[in-house]
Amino acid sequence: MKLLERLPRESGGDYALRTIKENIISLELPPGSQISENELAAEMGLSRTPVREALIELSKVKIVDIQPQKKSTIPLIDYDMVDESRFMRSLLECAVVELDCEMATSLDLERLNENIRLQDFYLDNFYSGQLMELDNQFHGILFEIAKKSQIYGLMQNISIHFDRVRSMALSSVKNLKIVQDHKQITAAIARRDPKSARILMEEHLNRYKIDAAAIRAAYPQYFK
Amino acid sequence: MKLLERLPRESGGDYALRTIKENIISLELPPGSQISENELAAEMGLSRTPVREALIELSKVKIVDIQPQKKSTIPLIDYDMVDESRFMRSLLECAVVELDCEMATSLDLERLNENIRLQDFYLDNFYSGQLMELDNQFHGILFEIAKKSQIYGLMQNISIHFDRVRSMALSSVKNLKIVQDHKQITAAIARRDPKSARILMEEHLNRYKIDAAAIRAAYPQYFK
DNA sequence: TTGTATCCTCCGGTATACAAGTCTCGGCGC
DNA sequence: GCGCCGAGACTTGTATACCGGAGGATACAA
Repeated sequence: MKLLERLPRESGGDYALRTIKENIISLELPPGSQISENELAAEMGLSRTPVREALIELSKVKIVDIQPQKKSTIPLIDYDMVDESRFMRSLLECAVVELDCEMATSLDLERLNENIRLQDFYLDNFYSGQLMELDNQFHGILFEIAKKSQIYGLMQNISIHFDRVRSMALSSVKNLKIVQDHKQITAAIARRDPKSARILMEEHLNRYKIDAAAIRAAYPQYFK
Repeated sequence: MKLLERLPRESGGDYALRTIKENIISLELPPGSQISENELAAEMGLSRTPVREALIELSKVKIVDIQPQKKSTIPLIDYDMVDESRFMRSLLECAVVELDCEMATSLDLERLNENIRLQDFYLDNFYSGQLMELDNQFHGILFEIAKKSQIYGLMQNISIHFDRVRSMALSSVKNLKIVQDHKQITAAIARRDPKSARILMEEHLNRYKIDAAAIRAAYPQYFK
């Protein structure tokens, strides 16, 4: 497992959650693999307690499968679940981006543009991981503008199913399109055009759908 | 705190979660009150560990406020949060009820009708608590029909904010209207009429909004 | 009286020990 | 050889002990 840097004043439990989640998304902990509280704790230099807390939380959204008194595993990718999470994302994000068209201040727009500038930078330099982080931030900002941060947090929980597939899909061509989408969405918000914004967002989120078959063909062992 | 019956083979952690959640919704643990892992553990006859797990989960949706190294409290009702949770519910439930119009089988419709019959029964006998339970079940079935159970589970987490207000609002008059709504919604699904179904659902969920001012006036000490 | 420093207590965070369920594997009886 | 049974080596579930930080109470000094 790939260890992250422990943030200052971050509790062990939070650190464990962040680390494990990251490793699941990056497939460092591959679908279908067995995990153990003891092992993870040892690897991260913690005791079982905080690790256990993290696993319990992840099991709530079915991204970790705890079988009581037996074992815990990283579930195989269940495409129904991926689809369900995209359904939810699509609904919420489209509604939020419409709200943004009414609610965004010039300061908000500046934040979005700043984020996009960074995306351009990492795009040119092929930093795929950073790009995904910025992508998440971009969408997070959209929710903040609409004052729906709480929902974003919840949505992210289930989106992890989605993200795991995403991390198999990202290629530089894709990335280029994604950044272009972000630019267009921001532009639509800037000109207060909710109809376009919604349509752009819908298309944007659908980009990931198309790959499904290809990804499944490339990584059959990861799918249920 | 009001203790519940412990289900067979239910883990202590799950039991604690269920109990605490129930007591928050019923206002047995009133908004603003301080709680302590030790006290709760003692009351429920458990150790701190499972109680702690429950509190951590509840704190993720901000229905318990854990202040590290200090104390934990039941937060006052934040109306923005209630609104955010209704926003989310409204979006998801309206979309789901539309899907139901396509996807519901005759068996599904029978389940809904059976649920409604029970609602009628408890309505006549003034069992408010049971009615709320059935209300939740009704909406849960709608999500199941649309194969979106996972989303329902997540949505319920944030709906606690909503439910807590609901438990202050329920009166028999309200209940009557709610059951009527359910009947109409089911009818719309049965005749495959997504437009009506959506509108009915929207109105249904809006019923709770109207009371806001009245509730706030009646229980000012519970609000932020 | 007021300000301040220190101790003391309580809380949540973590580590660890123990309990209990499940599977494996090997021995034993048939 | 085949099948059953039990010990042991895992697993997760729970209880408990300890740690460190935050705040309040108290006592002393200005």
